Amino acid sequence: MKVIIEPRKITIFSSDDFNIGQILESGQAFRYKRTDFGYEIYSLHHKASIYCQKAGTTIFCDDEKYFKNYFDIDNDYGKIKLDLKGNDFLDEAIEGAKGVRILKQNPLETIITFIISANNNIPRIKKSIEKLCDDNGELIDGYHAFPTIEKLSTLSQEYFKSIGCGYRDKYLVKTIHAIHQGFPINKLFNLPTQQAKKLLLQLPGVGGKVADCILLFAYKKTDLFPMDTWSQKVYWALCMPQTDKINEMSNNLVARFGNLSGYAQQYLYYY
DNA sequence: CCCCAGGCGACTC
DNA sequence: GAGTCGCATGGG
Repeated sequence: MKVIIEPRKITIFSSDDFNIGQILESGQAFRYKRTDFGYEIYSLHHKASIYCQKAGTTIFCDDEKYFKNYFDIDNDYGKIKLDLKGNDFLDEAIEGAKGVRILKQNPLETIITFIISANNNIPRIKKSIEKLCDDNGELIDGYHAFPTIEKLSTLSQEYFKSIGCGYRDKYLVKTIHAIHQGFPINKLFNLPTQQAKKLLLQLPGVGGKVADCILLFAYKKTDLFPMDTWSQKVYWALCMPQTDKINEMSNNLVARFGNLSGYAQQYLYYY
């Protein structure tokens, strides 16, 4: 993938390994908007404007280093896709989702947004998060940052309900309190996947699925396979051992795909 | 009216 | 430890 990094600008020349629409619409991020030229993305306190053209994709942003990491630019997705080849259905999914990448998002933002995402629909998830930021995030150059943990810790259960979080309101208050009181969200980077997952499961509102998503989308752990209703439906097509238990399905998939499990899951999810 | 949504926690047994 | 069930709310 040919990429040029300049101050406040990243240029990605037309490539099979980068499709901004597929990246954003694969259910891993919620703070983005379509525009007539491409997309606008908000992440933590950063913003990027994405211009899509035939010759490639241009990213104008406030911090090119942040977004180089965010878009996982140094990772070779061509090799990942090659290594995943071998099953007809997965090959078909990869062909149809070849521009998907896994974003490297901020842990706090990912934890909060994926608690909101549980058993929820995407328009409503986006609306709640946008309101949360508009009401509580620092105003920077015409947009709002994701709120800091200090600001989040002042918000009430009633507030979270009022922005459409529903019954997840109490989970949010408790988890924010735990993080504010020192739950070590930054130490999880250095722990093995299953140890990090065990810690995340202590947070209210974080179950197996949400923990896997947080580990994959924020902590760069790829030896896991988040199981949702869609993944269960395609499990059979991957010629996997017969089982109807979600945990067993996930374990079988990780046994098969190893460190590429998270990528396989994301291609399949988009497809 | 129904069902579903990138499920979780509480409650059973 | 595994199997149910209620849950807020908006979209299709």
